[in-house]
Formats: sequence, structure tokens, C-alpha cells
Amino acid sequence: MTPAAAAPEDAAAQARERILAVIRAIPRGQVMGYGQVAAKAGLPGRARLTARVLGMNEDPDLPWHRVLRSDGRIAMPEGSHGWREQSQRLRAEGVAIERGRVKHMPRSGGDDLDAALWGPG
DNA sequence: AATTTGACCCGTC
DNA sequence: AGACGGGCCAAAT
Repeated sequence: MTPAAAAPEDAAAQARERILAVIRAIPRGQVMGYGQVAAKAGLPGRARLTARVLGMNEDPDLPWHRVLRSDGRIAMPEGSHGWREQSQRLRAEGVAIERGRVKHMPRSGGDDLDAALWGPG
């Protein structure tokens, strides 16, 4: 191996992979926020990176539709193709969507932090 | 190489 | 409810 440091490209690529992994791990019928995904991928404060990853994504099997804004709103212009498809896909999974928005969005750390604090039992 | 852009987020008003 | 400002930072101009 060359003693030189790894190309910064690799770090970025790995970050993207971790984000993709988190997204792929979102269970059917469940949603996550961009920031949540980033945080879960070990990249707190990088919500926009999640957005970029989704934007550049080409994997048709990626459940991109399960990623919403922290508000619970679809992160695309209302009425756009993607917007419609996302709401449609979510409804198909049993997620209640109204005007491009889920009723209740799990808050940052809600699940995780709550589980860590209260734990299973 | 500098600037702008963007499927974002959060606290504050 | 919505508006504003600051933070984040890789990719596109």
C-alpha cells in the first residue's frame, strides 16, 4: 500500500454507502427524515448529504420514498412527478399521507434515544 | 479556483 | 402558520 493518505474521494464514497445502507434498512411502511438517516449513518448534521445521495441515486431498488423531511413532508415540489410517485408508493405501504405529508413523523432520536434511555424493559 | 446550488435542519420571531 | 438566519458540504457552474 502506498503510505500516502487515502483519497478524500473514498471517504465521501463510504459516507454515501453508509447512507444508502441506512435507507435500505428502513422497514416497509416506515419513514425517516433526511437528518435522521444521516445521523444513523454516523454523519450527524449532514442531512443535505442524504439529499444529494438520493438525488444521485440510480438504484431502482432503493426505498427512497421512505425518506421525508423532518416535518413529515415530501421533499420535492408539490405536484411533481417524484412527489406523486412518492406519495403513491407510501400509501401503497400503508403510510397515511395527506397533501404530501405524513401525519406524525418520528422525531430525531425519538426511537433510538428513547430505546437507549428506557431500553427494552 | 471561486461561487452557487440544493429531494435539509433547527432555533427564533 | 410562515419567515429569517446560520449551519452543513459535495457537486455543478
